[in-house]
Amino acid sequence: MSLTADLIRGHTDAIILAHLVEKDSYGYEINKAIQAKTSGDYEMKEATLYSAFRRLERAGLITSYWGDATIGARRRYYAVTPSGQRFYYQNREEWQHAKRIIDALLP
Amino acid sequence: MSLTADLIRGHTDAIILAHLVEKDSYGYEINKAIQAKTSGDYEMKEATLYSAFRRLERAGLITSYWGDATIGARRRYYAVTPSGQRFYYQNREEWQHAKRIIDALLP
DNA sequence: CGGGGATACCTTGACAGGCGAGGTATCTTG
DNA sequence: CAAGATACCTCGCCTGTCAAGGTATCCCCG
Repeated sequence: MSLTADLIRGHTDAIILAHLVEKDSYGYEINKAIQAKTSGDYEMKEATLYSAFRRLERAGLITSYWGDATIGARRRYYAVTPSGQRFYYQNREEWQHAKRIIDALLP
Repeated sequence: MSLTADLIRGHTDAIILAHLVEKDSYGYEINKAIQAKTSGDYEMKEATLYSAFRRLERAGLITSYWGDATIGARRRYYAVTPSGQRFYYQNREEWQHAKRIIDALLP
């Protein structure tokens, strides 16, 4: 278990949606992007990532489609739905809120 | 489930230790103090609180003793051990770290 | 005096999310 | 041809949260 594993628990969905709000993407790319954005400090485990995809799709927050697999391995692309977008912006606000709370409690 | 419940998941131990680092205390008081410090924005569920006590004590991060129960209901006081203190300070640093990571991922 | 609310503790069991471990298939490069 | 990158996926364990339920004491109000 990495240092930050438990602390980021609960933000998985928002982190994934943050990428999909910008553009449709697929698992492997999202994972690499997370590592890049955090300078390698954080890496989402694959199992976590894919179970999140299933959860989000089941909840109607994202949809998926197979990419053109003429070259390389096939890719399953994900796209945010309108309710997924709302969910994301709401989650971002909640993060700001939670941050204030925790900061108040860990002086 | 309150808005911020999932987001604070994983900080329970640190939040409790933060209070005990200042002074020995007991469950009910800690809970009230959390509510006060967050202006009522956050309240730890009792079951969560007490299961955290058990976990922390098992791990040797806190110890407990019964308070003088001549008046009122009996109180079980908790005190931080040296390793509990180290754990707390380490957790606080990890929180700063996690905060930076999440901020980077939720633009 | 009786009842409700505050104080104070505790346990059980269900549930959800993270993730280790394992698996598949393709492409590129030395 | 082997190794490593790309790309996907599942099973099942573990841990933490918490709804629900329980106990006992004290104080105040009508």
